[in-house]
Amino acid sequence: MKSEPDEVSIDDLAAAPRATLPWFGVRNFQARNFMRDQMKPGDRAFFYHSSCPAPGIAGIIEIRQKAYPDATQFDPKSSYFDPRATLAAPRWFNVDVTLLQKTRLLPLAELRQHAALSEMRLLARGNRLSITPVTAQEWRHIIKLLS
DNA sequence: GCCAACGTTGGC
DNA sequence: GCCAACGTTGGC
Repeated sequence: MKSEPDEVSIDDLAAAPRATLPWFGVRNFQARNFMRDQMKPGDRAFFYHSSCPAPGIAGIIEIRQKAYPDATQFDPKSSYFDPRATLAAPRWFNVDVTLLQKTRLLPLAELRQHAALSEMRLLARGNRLSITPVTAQEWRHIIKLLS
C-alpha cells in the first residue's frame, strides 16, 4: 500500500493513537476494489513510501477493519471530495491499518534487483496502482530481505 | 521538470 | 462502444 510520506508517513502512523489510521484517499477503482473486496481484518501489507526522495518499503501493517466509506469523499473542503458520491451510494472506501513494525527502508531499486520479485505487481512496467496484491512467495522473500 | 504509462471523460 | 483528449502518477 503506497502513501506519500509528505501526506502520511510511516512515522505518522507510528505516532497515531494505537498506531492505527484510516487508509483514506484512494481514488482509483482497481485499488478501491482490492481494498473493498479482498482485504479482511488480520491481513498484512507492506507500507510503501512513494513520490519521495527515497521510494521503498518502510514497514509492515495489518488490516484492522473491513472497508467502510471514506469520509473525505463527502467533504467539500477536502481535496478528495467527490461530488458524485452520496451517503446512500458511496464510491470510495477506507480500511483501518495498524503499524506492526517499522522496518529499514527497503528501496525500490533493491526490490528490482531480485529475480524472485520480477513478477511483482508493484514493480510491473507502468504500474501506478496505489494498492497491489502481493503473493505469498513475494511476501516471504521480502520479509527475509527485511530481517 | 520531464515524461512514460495508464485511467477517465465525453463527444460521436 | 470507440477513441481522442486530458489528467494523474511517480520514478528519475
